[in-house]
Amino acid sequence: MSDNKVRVRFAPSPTGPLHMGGVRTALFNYLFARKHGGEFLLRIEDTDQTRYVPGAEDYIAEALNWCGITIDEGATVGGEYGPYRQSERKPLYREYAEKLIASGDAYYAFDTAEELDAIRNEYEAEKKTFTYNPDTRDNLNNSLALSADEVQAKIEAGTPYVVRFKMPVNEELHLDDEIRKHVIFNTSALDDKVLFKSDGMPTYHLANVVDDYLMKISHVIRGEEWLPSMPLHVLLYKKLGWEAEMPKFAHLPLILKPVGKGKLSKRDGDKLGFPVFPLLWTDPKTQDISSGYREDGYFPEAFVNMLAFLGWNPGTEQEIFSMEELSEAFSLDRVGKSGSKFDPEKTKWFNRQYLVTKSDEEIGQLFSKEVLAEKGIEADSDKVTRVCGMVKDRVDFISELWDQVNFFFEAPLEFDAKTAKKAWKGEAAELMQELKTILSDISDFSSANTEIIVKEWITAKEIGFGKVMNPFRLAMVGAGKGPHMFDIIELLGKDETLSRIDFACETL
RNA sequence: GGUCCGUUCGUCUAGGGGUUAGGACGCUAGAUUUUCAUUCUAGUAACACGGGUUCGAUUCCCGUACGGACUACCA
Repeated sequence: MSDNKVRVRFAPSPTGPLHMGGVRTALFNYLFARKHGGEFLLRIEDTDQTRYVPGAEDYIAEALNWCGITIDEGATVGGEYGPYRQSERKPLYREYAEKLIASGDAYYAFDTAEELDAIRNEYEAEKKTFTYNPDTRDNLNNSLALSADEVQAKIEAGTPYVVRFKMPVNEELHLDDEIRKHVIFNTSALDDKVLFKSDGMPTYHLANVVDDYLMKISHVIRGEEWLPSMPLHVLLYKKLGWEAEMPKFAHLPLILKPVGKGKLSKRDGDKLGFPVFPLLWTDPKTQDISSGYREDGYFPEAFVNMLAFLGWNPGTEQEIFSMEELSEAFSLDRVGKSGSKFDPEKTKWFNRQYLVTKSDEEIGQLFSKEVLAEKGIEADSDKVTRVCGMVKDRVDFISELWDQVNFFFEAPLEFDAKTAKKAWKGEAAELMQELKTILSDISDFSSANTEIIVKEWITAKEIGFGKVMNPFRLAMVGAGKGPHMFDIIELLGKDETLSRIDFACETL
């Protein structure tokens, strides 16, 4: 770090939809930047053209945007360290590969992919694993084994080559990770990684280090899958002469399957019925659709809150955190070391917490837009607000509201058989007709007023409340559910209430 | 196979040499709501195992087991 400014980056590959684990990595980077008054960059690592998927980059940007993760600098917004797409930075990398060759820390290798595959197969047949390293490189087709003239001739002849890192022999590397603390690697167990491919593109390792250096990244916060390549990256900083500017590293634990073994995959979501992606994604090739949290009705705040608690916790008993609060509370020290199994149930619970705190008006508007409009129902917004307010603490999602309030918009055409069997028996029909008479005489149809009058009547008749209220509810709702009866009929209005009683008596 | 990382209730986790090992989700029960749900209250349930170190280890060390990542001209 040339100065102490915190600069972090999220560096996904545009190879498909962004997985929720990726979103969490982005989130932690973002929170870290906010916490320290730093900058959050988005860099697109598209050095592998063969895996490029159209639309993936837009998806990433849209997903982050939906989550409220704002990008200070990067592919979609620009900035002074651009371009932020590695494919657009292509001319930049060769120089560094050559610098490494000049210093003797890297070399040309002419082995073709096929040759290497063949060797790997031979090793495998003997139950051994082939690694391109100090033990094998002298017998392979590279500038370490060949004479200078031969190498020169091959290059001039245009023979394709890659540039490999010359891994030092038997050096013990003591590395520091912000989360895992002290980690030791011996270079003898490492291999000569390809830094520069024959297509003229750098590999992840080179591009990553070069770009982090050039973009003045202060902290590399990424998934645990990168921990094994941390020694290579550290070595690269050293050999390139950038040790003083080397960022600090933090490797995040993985998100695991809810049940069984292994890391969370798309299949788990399909099988268990929850999304693993933030947004709906349609595969451009196969047209396969993957569900998304947004389309499944999750609030971005809830999704983010849930994600933040996967591997991190504030050390207090507070669980509901706004993005502001997360930015304030976040610290790498409180990120755990072990992988977390994902719990879709808890995610629903988070959603519910946010749903309940929203105003009736807001919920009403969402419900109108997302559910009523879909069904072609037009309703007075005041009524929708009141209806939603009555039942909002019964659901986890806006979409579940319909089951709770449908009878406000459509009179029941049939009646729940189980409830009917229990509630509609004996003199139910007669009682309902009597009730209808009582109700029809009431001019002030407010909940409070109807309640007093009906209760007086029931008390005078000396029968159980259930004898009246249960069939009454069945007639109004069509089932044994719903809010306070008298609130329901106030909203339904007198005419509708009376006609529903008639319909129930005719039908049941 | 090799290298590295990890291991507290079913799950997410707090804690940390002496605690009734705390919270949350889930589940169960009771209360309330003369419906259903909510809500409230209670209950359920954990330091992977074996050796050390120590007066004392769930906590520190070492092993074992188990889990995970990596081991491509992919990121």
